[in-house]
Amino acid sequence: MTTGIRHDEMRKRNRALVIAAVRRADQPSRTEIARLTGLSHSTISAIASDLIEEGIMREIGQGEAAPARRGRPQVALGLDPEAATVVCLHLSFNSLSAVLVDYCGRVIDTGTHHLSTLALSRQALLDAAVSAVREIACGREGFLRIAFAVQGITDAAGRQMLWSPITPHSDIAFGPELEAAFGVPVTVQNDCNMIAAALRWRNPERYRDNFIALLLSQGIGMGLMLNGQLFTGTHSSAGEFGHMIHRPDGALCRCGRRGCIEAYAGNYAIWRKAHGKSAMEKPIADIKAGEMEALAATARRGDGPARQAFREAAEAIGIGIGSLFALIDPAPVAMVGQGTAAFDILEPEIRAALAQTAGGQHADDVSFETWPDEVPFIQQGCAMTALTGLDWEVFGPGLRPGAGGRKPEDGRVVA
Amino acid sequence: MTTGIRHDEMRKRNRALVIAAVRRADQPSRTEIARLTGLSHSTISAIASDLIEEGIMREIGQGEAAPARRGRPQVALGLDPEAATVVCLHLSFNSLSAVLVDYCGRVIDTGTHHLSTLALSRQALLDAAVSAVREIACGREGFLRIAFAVQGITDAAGRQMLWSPITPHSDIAFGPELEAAFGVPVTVQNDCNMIAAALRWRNPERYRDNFIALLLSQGIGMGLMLNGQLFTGTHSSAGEFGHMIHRPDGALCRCGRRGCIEAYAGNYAIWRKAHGKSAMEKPIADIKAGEMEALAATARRGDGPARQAFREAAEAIGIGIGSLFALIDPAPVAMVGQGTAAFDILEPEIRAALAQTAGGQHADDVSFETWPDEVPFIQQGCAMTALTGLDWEVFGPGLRPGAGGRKPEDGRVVA
DNA sequence: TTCTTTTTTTCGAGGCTCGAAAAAATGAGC
DNA sequence: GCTCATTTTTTCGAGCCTCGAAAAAAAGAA
Repeated sequence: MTTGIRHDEMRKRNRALVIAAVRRADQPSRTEIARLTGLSHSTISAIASDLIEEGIMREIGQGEAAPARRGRPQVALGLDPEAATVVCLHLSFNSLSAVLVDYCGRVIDTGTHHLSTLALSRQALLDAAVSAVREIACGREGFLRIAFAVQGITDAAGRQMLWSPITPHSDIAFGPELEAAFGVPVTVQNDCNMIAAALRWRNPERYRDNFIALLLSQGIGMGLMLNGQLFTGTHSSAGEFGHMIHRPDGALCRCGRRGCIEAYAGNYAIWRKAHGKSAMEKPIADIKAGEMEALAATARRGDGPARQAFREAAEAIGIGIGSLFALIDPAPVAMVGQGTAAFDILEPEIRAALAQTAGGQHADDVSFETWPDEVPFIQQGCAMTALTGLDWEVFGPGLRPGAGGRKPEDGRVVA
Repeated sequence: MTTGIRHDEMRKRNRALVIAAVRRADQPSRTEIARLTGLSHSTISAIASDLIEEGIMREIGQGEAAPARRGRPQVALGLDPEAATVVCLHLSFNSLSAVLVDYCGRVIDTGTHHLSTLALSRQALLDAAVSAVREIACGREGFLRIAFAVQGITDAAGRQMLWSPITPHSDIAFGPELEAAFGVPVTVQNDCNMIAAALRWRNPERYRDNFIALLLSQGIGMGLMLNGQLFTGTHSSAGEFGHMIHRPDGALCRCGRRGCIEAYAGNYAIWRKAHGKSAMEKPIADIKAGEMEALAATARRGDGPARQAFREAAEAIGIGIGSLFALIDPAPVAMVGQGTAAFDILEPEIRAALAQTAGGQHADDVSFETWPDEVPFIQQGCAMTALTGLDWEVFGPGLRPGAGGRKPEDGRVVA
């Protein structure tokens, strides 16, 4: 907060706060909103009637579980699903999926396209994104946002994809391209960050201020929530857990460097090791889930190269988590993705490695949760990102006149 | 911002904002404050006259560099040095220093005590802190805060020291003890975090939102600024860069584990290696600066064990920075402390190691700044932490009546 | 039908920031 | 030395916003 608060801003923020409360809570009454926000009943009443009149919120009669108490019954409030729609895109290896979501977060329609991401030109990828949006939104009244999740590194501003294992091209400006095509704000974000956003949304009890989402699949991705905010770096989406160095001058990584965690724990690394190949052998782009499952089955049967491969993967992950914990303290970890299918093999070794690190002092206390399918998380993360963006940037401020206002100039105040 | 804004809060925050602007800028006029904060002249005028009346601010006549323009001359404003004083404590190996600072941040008095921290009992350490404060504040009107910097791990709440290499005792509750003794708020913080705070204060151009302060000395400490905020973990001060794993099952660290960065880059590690000792030999608590300087001189003369020791230290630091950059993106780095005396030897090797990592893609662009003496930074960081704490928590809110106000209850709104 | 209880709305009070205008304080020009 | 121009600071009324208290609304209980 480096800038002064003016009067209109107070209203805007309190409006946004009410919207956020309604989105979070399950059809709260005005009284409950007052309790959640700390604002007075009168204020909530005023803001609510504004929002209802503007078609952002609506009354939903008595809440389901009407407690049939005495007194005047509470009137449940909910966001108006027709207030807006948003489009979520998800680009991953050989696949591009689109989802249309209403203002309440309910899925209206979905569509998936298969394409050869490694072979497509830069322009073909951009075109594919545009036509996926066009197809899902076809004939429907205008959507207000696009949230685009990509498997790869994005820039911190959420404008483009900087690098991805799914295509040889870099710096693909999906943001500007889609904005030009549809005239709505677009955010481009790392898929793992969307997973983290979804986890927080689904289970704020467990995933609140500091937690880690690890995506175990061909590569190793991470979404990091610090102090309740998705962590991104100065330039990029950052959080490249998979490319922290596990063993200096170690195994060859997909990124071309050596010794990265991913070079031990990615699918290709496990496959390479289990098949007795050299650690310097060029990584394979895509190893099928079935093949990994077969390796896991072999490993479960007893010691051998497969078992050793998973052991090394677990060690890399465990030590990496330990180093991360040294930096940010132990925090809940969610493991997501196909790689979690072998988590029964990995877990003991991960814990053993973690226990050797400073961050893993209480390795037994660290709890892992696993989810084999990352796709629903990515989709929900995109949806909630786009919708809460609308809440705070569009419907909170509203479009009342006189919203100009001054901005403080350079040399901002540092607190 | 999970809670609604009420009217009085708006004033409080704008007041605090004005105070912050005056602290930041060099004796700004009301007009300049308006520009910096984005608030209107009328508001600044009103707030300024309040603050002056309350003895928090004062007019300082014309600013030094009076530009002698036409019009009514600006009236420079400054914080009233007599508005408050704060005490800064700094506990490190065998040393406890205290500084009394006025509300403008000027040092009023300093004092240093030598003590055998490794030998003292828990209570003796607590007593030493209390008497250091008593001595520095003796006879002077009451100070309003104590900021305590310790070499070691503190808890995230800033209440106590959890662990430190300077004493065998753990969980020493300096915060409660000092608060009980003096009845003022106390914050206990990691010394490296204070270094980071000071860097930001001294050079916000370079050290603004994301940067790293590394303390190279007996051990390796880090202060991490992320998104303009000092990073602390959920439980502890975190940021234990020195205990990230450099080589699994590697050299013995002071913390009892193996392969930590510190076990290669701390003074004891360099000394151990340079003297041809085993990497598993028990670390030495304190190696004198002169001895390290001698080792560096030997290393400068040519290849040999000393040179190799510095080389391994640099590699550990470089790869560690690379892993950190993979997580948070490249950021400015400040190296502080006695260990920087050998930075001429370390730098090329650090850059070489960094260049091999994913985070060090543009290793040549990364800039390092070195400062051999960490003490002034720690002191200034403490002072600014205590003073800005006063600004926002005491003088901003003020003590006008009716400040009660409601608080939102549980189930806070998640944005 | 009346009383009790709870939710929601209404209404006036009090605060805050803002813009415009006035006041203050100086240099420039003659 | 006086007046005018220029810039800073203060004053003042308008417009919002939130708040508390009271009123209104909407039910169950008796």
